[in-house]
Amino acid sequence: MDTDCPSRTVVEVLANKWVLYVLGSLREHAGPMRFNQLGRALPGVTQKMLTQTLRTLERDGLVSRKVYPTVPPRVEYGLTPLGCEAALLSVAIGEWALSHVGQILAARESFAAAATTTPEPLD
Amino acid sequence: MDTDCPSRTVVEVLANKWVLYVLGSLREHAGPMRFNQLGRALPGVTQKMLTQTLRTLERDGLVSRKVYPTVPPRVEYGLTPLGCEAALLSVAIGEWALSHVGQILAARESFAAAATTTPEPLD
DNA sequence: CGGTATCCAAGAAGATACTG
DNA sequence: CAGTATCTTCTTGGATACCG
Repeated sequence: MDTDCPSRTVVEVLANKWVLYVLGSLREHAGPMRFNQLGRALPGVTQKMLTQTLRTLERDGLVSRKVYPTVPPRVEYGLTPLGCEAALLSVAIGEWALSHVGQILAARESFAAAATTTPEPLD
Repeated sequence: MDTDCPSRTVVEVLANKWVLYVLGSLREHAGPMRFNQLGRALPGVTQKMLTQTLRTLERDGLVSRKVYPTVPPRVEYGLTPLGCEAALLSVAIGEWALSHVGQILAARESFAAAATTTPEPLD
């Protein structure tokens, strides 16, 4: 929990929904994916965010970027061994979320209910 | 990966550095912590972000908030059983980050080096 | 196809001051 | 102590246009 500890920068890269989704998609697909293919697999992502996320992952050595100099350019993104490990964390989070979403939605409802039954003391 | 899937909202709560750090701190401390105690344990957090993070975690049933109506107010935050599970994910991320930070920093350096050795084709 | 660049709106985050 | 309120700044994200 030290501010200087560089591992914090790693946590902060992973603490990002698009990073987790990209890693999850790449692992789920079990093979390299093209840019627009990833975009389609990630509902709601913009080109900009996707590019930015992929650059970060490439920079950190979690994702490899392979360009095929063909006439319609083809760029494939794949998990490196390191990224494959990180994707396991992503998958673990996804699975935990899926298996506990019921409890969490219930907690949200009772929290909202508690807030509305005690809105203000009334003047 | 469906946009409608509510488990996405759970992932997006966890995909947040302060959420991960708060869960990690509470688990590390192995017992409830007070507001300012948490603030001190989390270098760089602001009161606002800490309050906001704790509210989200309380809303989702991951953290419990107990108020002692004493003269100097005392508020203690602790992990619920659900939050304790989520904290395991947070710890896993932290440990993975710590054990791979070397590789990742090396990747960042070689990425930066590659960028500087091929800055522009030069006109 | 796979980006980059720019503009702009909206929201998240930070700093600061104040309150029960 | 444990917040809330306010203000400002930074980042996100969407839309659009254009390049290799």
